[in-house]
Parts: sequence; structure tokens; C-alpha cells
Amino acid sequence: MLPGMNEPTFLILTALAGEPMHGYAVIEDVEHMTDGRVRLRAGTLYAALDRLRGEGLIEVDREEVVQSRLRRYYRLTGAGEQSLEAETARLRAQATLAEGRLRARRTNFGGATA
Amino acid sequence: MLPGMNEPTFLILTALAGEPMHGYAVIEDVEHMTDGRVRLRAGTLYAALDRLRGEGLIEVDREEVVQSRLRRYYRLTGAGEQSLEAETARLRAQATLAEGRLRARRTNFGGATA
DNA sequence: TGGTATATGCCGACCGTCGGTATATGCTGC
DNA sequence: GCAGCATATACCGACGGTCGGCATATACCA
Repeated sequence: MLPGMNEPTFLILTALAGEPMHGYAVIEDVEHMTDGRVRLRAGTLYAALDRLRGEGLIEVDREEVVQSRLRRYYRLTGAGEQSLEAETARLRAQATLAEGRLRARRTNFGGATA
Repeated sequence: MLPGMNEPTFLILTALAGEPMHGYAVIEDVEHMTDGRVRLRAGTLYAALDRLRGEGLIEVDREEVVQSRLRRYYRLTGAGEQSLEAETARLRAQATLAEGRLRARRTNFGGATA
């Protein structure tokens, strides 16, 4: 059905659209982007990263070792960029649609519903 | 985490934001709204309807019998309207965010990624 | 010595959706 | 007359993505 992607997945791709980033940095970036509303679980993040890599939407950029801790950086692929663009257009279209109906609703029966 | 709602759920609420509608009509409306991309399964629809009713976002408007077939009409509640408004704002915000990053990306390294 | 931040990863559970089936009735075409 | 499709609601098992928690390891601070 060409399913739309879920919010966490979308936010992960958006984070990586900025610049290559390692997993933990993605968690922080997503938290900042959403004003603290979405705090990705480690399980969600690394599972999504593996999945998106399998789908060819992201790929490993490089690996670094900082203070004897591994940092694996990911970046968007061309396919990932296209996918994110398409998804963004979808979100816009649906927002516009809902706004139109909500507006019409208010002008018709301005606040009479339960 | 104040989870964002899924696409099918959002589209069901959007359909009902227009006017009270019975289940099967929602399926058709969603299909038209998405240009045939999203074709809700009966299982998805009626399960979501029950769930949304339990959450107080929609309620039964009336029941009709047409050609000895039952039609149960649903409508948005005030809470449902607020919820849909909030969700719409969220979609817009996220679309804007992703677009900003995609634009910056293009001006910086115009199409050099894999 | 304990707690927090960094960083990756695995695990079971949950929930919303998928896909199919059941149950009826009415309409259309062969 | 009967098959097939549209209408309309409802239940079911399966699946996939996320959740929440835990494990592991190092560095820093109180």
C-alpha cells in the first residue's frame, strides 16, 4: 500500500539529512528537534538504523574511536534523500487536507460539537 | 512520550472532520483523499473506530438502516478536533524541519552523496 | 563509592495495521 | 438462475516497529 513511514523513522532520516552522525548523536538531535517530546529508545534507534541500512536509505559514513568508545557515523544515501523528500511532501499534503476540513468545519458549525 | 499518531488513524480523523460518516464511507473517503494510495482494511478501520471511541476522540452520531443494511455514523468530538489540530501542527512542523535540512544539504554538497 | 553521560547492542512485550475470512443484502451481467 | 461485485459490519492470526529495560564499557564528578 506504499505505507507512510512512522514518526521515529522519519525523524532519524531528518537528523541524518543535516550531516553524518553517530547513533547517540541522532538520539540527541531528535530530542532537540522535537523540543524534548520524542526521546528515542536505544532499541528503537539501533534497530531502525539496521533496517534503514538494509533498505539502502542510509549507509555507514565512517567509524571513529573517541576515548576508547566506538562511534559509527551514518549518512543519508541518494535513495534516502529521495525517500525523505517524498515523505515530507506527503506530510505537507495531509496537513493541508486536514486544515481545510477543520477550517470548513469551524465556519459551518463554529464549536457546536460535543 | 506523547506519541504521534499513525497515518491510518490520522486519515480516519480527517475524514470525520468533514462530516459525520459511517465506517465504509470512511474507507472510500480516505482512498479518495490519498488518490488511491491508502486503502484501509476493514479490520484496521473498525478496530481504529473502537479505539478512537474509547479514547473519546470520536462518538456515534446516529444509526440508519438502508436496504436492510446497518449504517453506524461517527463524528469527531471536541477532543478529537483538538487532537487532529495538534497532529496537523506537528506534521507541518516536521515537514518544515526536514525541508530546511534538505535544502541546506543541496546548497552545500549538491548531489554528491551515494 | 556511587551516579551520570557517552555509546552500542540485545531482548521480550505491546499495539496498530495487514490480510483474510465470515455474514448479509442488493444489483448487474451472463 | 447464479456468479460476481459493491455495500456494510465484525472477528481473527500474523507481522513489524516501537517501547522499556537490561547489558556492557569507559570517563568524569561528587
